[in-house]
Amino acid sequence: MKRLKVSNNVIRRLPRYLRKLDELAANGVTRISSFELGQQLGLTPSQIRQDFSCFGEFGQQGYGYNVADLRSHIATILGSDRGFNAILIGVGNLGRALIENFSFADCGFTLSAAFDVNPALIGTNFGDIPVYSMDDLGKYLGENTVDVAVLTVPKQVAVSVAEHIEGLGIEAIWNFTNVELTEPNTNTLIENMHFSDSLLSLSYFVAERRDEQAAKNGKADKE
Amino acid sequence: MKRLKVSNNVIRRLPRYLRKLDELAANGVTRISSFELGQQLGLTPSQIRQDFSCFGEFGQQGYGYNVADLRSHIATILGSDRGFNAILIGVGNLGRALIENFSFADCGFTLSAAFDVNPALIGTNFGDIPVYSMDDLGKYLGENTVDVAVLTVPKQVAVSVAEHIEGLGIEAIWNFTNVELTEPNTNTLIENMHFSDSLLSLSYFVAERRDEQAAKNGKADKE
DNA sequence: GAAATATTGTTACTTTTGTGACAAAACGCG
DNA sequence: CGCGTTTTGTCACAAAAGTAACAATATTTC
Repeated sequence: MKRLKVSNNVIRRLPRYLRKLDELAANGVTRISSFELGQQLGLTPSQIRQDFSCFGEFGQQGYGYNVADLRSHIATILGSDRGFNAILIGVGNLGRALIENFSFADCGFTLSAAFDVNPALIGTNFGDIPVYSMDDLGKYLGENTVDVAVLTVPKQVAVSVAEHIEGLGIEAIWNFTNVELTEPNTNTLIENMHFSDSLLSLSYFVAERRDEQAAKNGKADKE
Repeated sequence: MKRLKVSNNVIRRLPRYLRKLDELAANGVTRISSFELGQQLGLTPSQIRQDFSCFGEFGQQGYGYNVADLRSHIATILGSDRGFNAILIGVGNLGRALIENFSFADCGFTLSAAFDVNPALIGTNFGDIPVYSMDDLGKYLGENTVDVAVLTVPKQVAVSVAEHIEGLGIEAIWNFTNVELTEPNTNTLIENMHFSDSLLSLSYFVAERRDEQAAKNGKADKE
């Protein structure tokens, strides 16, 4: 597959395309043009065609894109068919919510085990996911392939746990802690889910809108 | 405050600055230069100075930035001091995890109530957050100021619930459902926490790295 | 308190990202 | 089965984002 250096922005749009294509397929749509897709996603047809063209030629002139084909191409590009494995570290409320509610399978992942330090949790199961002791993590990694660690430990121990599991050979971390793990020296892949960053951004936009409305009202009052 | 059109990228960096400044303050650091801050965040000093300059002049030549001052400026820019209120809709595992573990206060928000349709939950409390019936949401909004709704309902009902609460006057949604809510026609502010998009991006980068390593090994084998 | 040093805010420039335009090609109607 | 229509992939251009450079100015040292 053609894969020259692809910009981050493009990669971040791929999952959205995938989601939309799933929706279209579920609604029985079998073909779609870049124009129509752009309408539905709020993007220009040009951008959509250019994004896809980073990875190959998936469309047909005069026809558009076959929804199922395109979906499958994008899933392949994203690695959904590689059977990646994940473990989860930190079985608190959020960890449990992820184990029980998040569909790892929909992203092509298998969640195989969870780890915690709390003796009350060790040996129990959530859904069909067993909880093991953190002390057994090294052994587990020796016996199982693990591609990604989902990090849902308390903030206070986030950095030390991250360093620990990096030392054990984990190459990618899906980070749910509110802590910056991106160390300059390591080459572990870090993908952050910073809840607070997201809420603060929203806060900015709400504040901005309120200011705009206030300005408009102030102006109206003076007239 | 100076606030010309500020790019999205800048706004998305602000929460990270805030986080780092909190950390610095906690470690007793009282002043910092754009150079040092850049080092710690993996950004160029230039970019940092330009980001801040969108909102005013917070630094001093020959000295740098006062950590506490800068922190407070950024918090103000993000609206953390406006006392925004939030409610949460959908008290499943994820909703509960947010109620019990996420610090809304750290983002300047007050979470005041949760809503659900499950009779078993209605009337109960999680932490000090009461769970009310969705039927009472309209009444609640009439009696209380609500700036943001946190949407943690099941995927299947996400769109209908979103439309419902928009109809009741909610202007901003923090969307945890795996569904695209950004409708072209509404002007509700939507901030997405798409877990699967994030994991799929990570999946891409893991796949990419594996391919690179495989290519390198393949090359080595042939030599 | 003067000189050397540090560091900002801004301007000009470079690079990256996104858009518009168009030739090439497949579709599908009649 | 040929002709008009549709729609792609790519190329050239425009806009946006990021970087480097520098004059201006405060700080710190001696």
